Amino acid sequence: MPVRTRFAPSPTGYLHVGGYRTALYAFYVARQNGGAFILRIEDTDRERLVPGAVEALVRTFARMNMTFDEGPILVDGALKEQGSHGPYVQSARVELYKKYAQQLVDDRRAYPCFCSKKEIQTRRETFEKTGIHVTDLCRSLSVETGRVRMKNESHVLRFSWSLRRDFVECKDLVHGNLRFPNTDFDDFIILKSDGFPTYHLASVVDDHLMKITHVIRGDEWLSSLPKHVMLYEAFGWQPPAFAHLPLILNPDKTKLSKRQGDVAVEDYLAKGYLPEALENFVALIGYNPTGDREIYARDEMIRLFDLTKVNASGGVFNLEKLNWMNQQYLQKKTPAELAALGRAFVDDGIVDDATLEKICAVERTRLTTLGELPQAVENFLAPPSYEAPLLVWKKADAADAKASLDALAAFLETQDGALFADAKTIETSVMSFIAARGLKNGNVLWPARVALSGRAQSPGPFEFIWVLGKDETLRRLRHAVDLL
RNA sequence: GGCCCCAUCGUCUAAUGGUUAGGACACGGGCUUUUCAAGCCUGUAACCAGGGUUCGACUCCCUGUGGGGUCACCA
Repeated sequence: MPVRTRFAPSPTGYLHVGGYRTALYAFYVARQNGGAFILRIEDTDRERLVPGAVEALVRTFARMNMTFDEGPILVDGALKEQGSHGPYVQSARVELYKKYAQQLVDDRRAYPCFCSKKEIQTRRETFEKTGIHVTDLCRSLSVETGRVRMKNESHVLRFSWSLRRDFVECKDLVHGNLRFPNTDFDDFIILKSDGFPTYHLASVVDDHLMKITHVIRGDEWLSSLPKHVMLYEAFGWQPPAFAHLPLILNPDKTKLSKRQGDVAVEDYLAKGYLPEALENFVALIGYNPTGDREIYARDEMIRLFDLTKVNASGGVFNLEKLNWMNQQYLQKKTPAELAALGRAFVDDGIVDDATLEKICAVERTRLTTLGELPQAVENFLAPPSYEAPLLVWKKADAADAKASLDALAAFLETQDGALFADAKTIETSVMSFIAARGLKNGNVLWPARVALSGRAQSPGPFEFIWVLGKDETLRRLRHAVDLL
C-alpha cells in the first residue's frame, strides 16, 4: 500500500512552526517512500474563518520549497485543487460527513442530542461541584423519538460511547502502546447543530477516504486518540498508523506561543532566515538522525528520517541555535546568490547590484540573517562619522596616523583601476607598499580602516576600498587627514 | 482536580544492559590578527529521586517528584 501522509491545518492565516514541523515530517515520510503528500484544509469552524488564509498557506509552503501532491494549489493567483481524492477543503465535504454521521446513527453508534448549550454547561458545573456525572440523557431516547424530533428541533449528533471494555488500546509510532481507561469519555459531538462536523468526525472520515496511511500530528491530539480509534472501529475501518509529535516549547517549557516571540514561519522568513536553514533547524527539534552532526540537506533527511526515532519529549525552540544555523547556510552562499536573496531586503534605489554583491561578499561571515543587510549597506555607504582620536592606533600617535594616511592616499592616487579589482589584490598591493616604506601594519591599517568605516569595529580596510572604489576611498582618507 | 504524555549538560540531542556518557548552540580560555567577524584548538557543564530486576543499569519494572498536554457545538 503506497504511503500517503497529509498536513491538515485549520486556516489561521499563518503557519505556526509547530505545524510546519508536522508538515515537514509528513513530507519526509511521503518522499522517502515515494508516496503522496497531501494538504487538507480543516475549516469546519465557521466562526473562525480567516479570509485569504488558504492562499497564504499555499504561498508559504511554496516559499519553503515544499510541494503537495494533492490539495489546494494556486493557479494564476486563483485557488484550484489537484488530486483525485478531493475536495480537499472540509467545508466542501459537509454532505459527506452528514452521510457518515447518519450511518453511525443508523448503526446505533450515534444519536441526536437536543440539549441546549446552556443545559450542558449547567451539567458540567454540577459535575465539577458535586462530582455527580449527569450526562447523555438523550442517549436513552428511543430511535423513533429521536427521528421525529430531529425534523424540527435543533440538535447535534453524539457518538455513543459504549462501555464494552475497560480500556481503549492505541498504538503510536513515537509513544508506543497507549491505553486509556474507558470510563473517562463522554458522548462527544460528531456533528454540530450547524450541520458541520467536529474535528473528530471530519478527520477520521477524511483520513479514511483519502487513504491516509500515516496520521502525523501534534501531541495536543494524543488525548483524543481513543475517540478516533473508536470512530474507526464503529465504521469498521482499518485505522492508519498514528504518530504524535512532541510539542515545540517556549524557553519556559510551555507550548510555543505568540506571547513569547515569533511563532510563524512567515515571521522568520520576513526577518531574513533562509528556508533551508529554518527547515534544517526545525527538523532537528525532536529528532537527529546521527546525533553527531547538525547540518543535513533535505535529501539526506528524506533518506534518513525515521518516525519511530522521533523524541517523545517536547523541545524548546532555541533561537540562538537557529541563528547559528542560518549563519552556516548564509556562509555557503556565493556573493551573487546572497545579493539576489538580499534584494528583498534592500531597495535598488539605495544600492546597485554590483555594490550589493560586493557588500555581500564582505559581510558574509558577519550576517546572522538577511534582515541585517540594510544596516550593513548603510555602514558602507553612509558617510562615516567619528571623532579624530579614533583614528589613532593604540601603538602610535596622531602625527603618525596623519602621515600614514597621507602616504596611503598618495599611493592609491597613483594606482589605476586594476588594483581595485578585488580585495585580495588591494591587500597585496597595500601590504607591499607598507613593507617598502618600512611602515608598520597596524599604524597604517587601523587609521585607514577607521577613516573608511568610521567605526572601531568593522570589516577591514581592503574590503572597504574594494566596495567604495578609488574616488570615495580617497575622499574618506583625505577627510581623515584633514581631521587630524 | 480527572485522564494522558514526558524526564541525559542552561538549550537541541547521541547512546537501544558493559562508553573516560559523545556531538551541537550558548558561555570561558587560547591561536590567528590592523579592529570586528569567520576559522582553528581547548575548557566548564547532564543521566530528577528512591526502590527493585541483573554479574552489571542512562538504558528494563515500580513508586515518588517535577514539567507539559487535554478535559468545547475550536481545531
